[in-house]
Amino acid sequence: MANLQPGKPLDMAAIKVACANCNLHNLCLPLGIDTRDIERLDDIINRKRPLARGEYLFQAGAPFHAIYAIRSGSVKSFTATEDGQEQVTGFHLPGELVGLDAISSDTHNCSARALETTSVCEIPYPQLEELSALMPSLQRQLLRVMSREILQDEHMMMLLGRKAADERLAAMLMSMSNRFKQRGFSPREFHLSMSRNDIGNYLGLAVETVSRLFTRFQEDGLLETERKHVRILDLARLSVLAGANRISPDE
Amino acid sequence: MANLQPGKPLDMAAIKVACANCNLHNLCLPLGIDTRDIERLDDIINRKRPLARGEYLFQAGAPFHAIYAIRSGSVKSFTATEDGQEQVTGFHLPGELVGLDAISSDTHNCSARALETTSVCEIPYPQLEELSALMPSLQRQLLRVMSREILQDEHMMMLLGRKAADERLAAMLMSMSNRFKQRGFSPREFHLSMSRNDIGNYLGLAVETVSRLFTRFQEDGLLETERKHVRILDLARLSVLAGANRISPDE
DNA sequence: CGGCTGCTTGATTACGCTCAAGATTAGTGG
DNA sequence: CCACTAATCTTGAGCGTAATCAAGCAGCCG
Repeated sequence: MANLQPGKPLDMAAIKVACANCNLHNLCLPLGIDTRDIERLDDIINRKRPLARGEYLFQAGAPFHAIYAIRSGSVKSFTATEDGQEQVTGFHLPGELVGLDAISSDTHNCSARALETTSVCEIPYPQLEELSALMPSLQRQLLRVMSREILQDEHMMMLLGRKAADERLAAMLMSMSNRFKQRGFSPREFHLSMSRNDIGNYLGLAVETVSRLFTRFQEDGLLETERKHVRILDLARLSVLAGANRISPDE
Repeated sequence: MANLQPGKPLDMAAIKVACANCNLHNLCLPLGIDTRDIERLDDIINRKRPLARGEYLFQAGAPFHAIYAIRSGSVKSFTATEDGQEQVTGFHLPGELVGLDAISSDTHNCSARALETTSVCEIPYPQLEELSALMPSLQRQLLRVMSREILQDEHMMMLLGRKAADERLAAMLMSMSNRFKQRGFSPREFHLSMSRNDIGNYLGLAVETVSRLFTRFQEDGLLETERKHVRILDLARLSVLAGANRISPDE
């Protein structure tokens, strides 16, 4: 909570909050690492100036030298398809790591762009690798984070392969809801920083479909939207819809 | 080549080929690790008796204690959706690792089943973790393998989100072709060990659609099939189709 | 040989895309 | 501060692709 008091003006000193004091340390890489070791991790991390909406964190094709932890704000990552159009591969909230897919190829395969004013921690990869060889707990956590990413991607594959449009949007909203809750925000009311276009792209749907679904969800009393602000009225039903129920109709 | 001579009867001694002599070592975990270190890796690996077609390597829900490298044969991994139906998440060929998504949760989230007679190396995870803390090159390779997995999953997400049915099947066939080629087999002629059902499930398509597509590809002179045997006649055109060309029609 | 499973083919339906237009919001400069 | 433009979002109509439903066919086992 120390580093993000709404009233205060943006203060570069405040931004340089150490991992140990960061309210995200139980989501991010430092999870499960003891206090002394966190300081060593802290030493290799660069806090960068906040990114404005639309700024790139990195671009596809750029040489890979660091992964990034979101500190505040949000980021979308996306690749370009062979024919030039973009494919959104993920939205990232505070505490999440971006750029893990670049490790294998030494080159960024996707681009990452700030969806709003966003601050990040840059973690130089060679040094992270080195440090994790010395700190088993860090190595362990790094592998776990990557494994979780694989798990999430598999989940996403299932969503794209088997689910209907309404189930996809419901699942995406539930994912957001859960992630906001984890971060101490309301799971029922939040701000979606990405455009409808991005949502559609991410979910493999046309923008029009996303728009229609939001209207329908609203008519069904599932939620209320005001532009990018979402208030979920019936979390239980949305959760069921997100699960999978093309056979068993709810009510 | 030493460990898999077709004429010879199955010999348990032959199965115990060390990593150093394994013809897959430049695809698998030992890649980039020097000879002495490979022996240490070798010591923790268990070669298990071959699995018969349909046998489980592990099942979802089981406690996680090892990852597996495919030595010969092939495996499909799959999760169960909330409503009980299965979702194939991948097909794995010799040299590939299975079970990486279980690291984060200490539990297998997906099941893995042999698609044909298959032999695997079991790599106990606690010992792998320990060893990779001592061997930077192993740690490095492990992280790379996981990163590559993430990259592939992203590629798959794009396929499921943006591509038409024919493009999906073409992409899947190209993936198989490339992987067979990497392993020293013909990229134009191979055996698909999985059923049409599994292919459809994996690609997010109905079985009927897969079947129709195989017929159409054959009519178009792209390939020939005889049950599970596939012969690609026009690799170039298949590759283009796999790419993305809903706009620019080829001929 | 009969029963089984997996594959193929056909007919019909429907979900979501495309195209098109209008509405609302945000961004910009006078 | 308001007008103007550009971008984003919403809504509608029609169409196309792939799913579903329904048989028939081929390979494989006891």
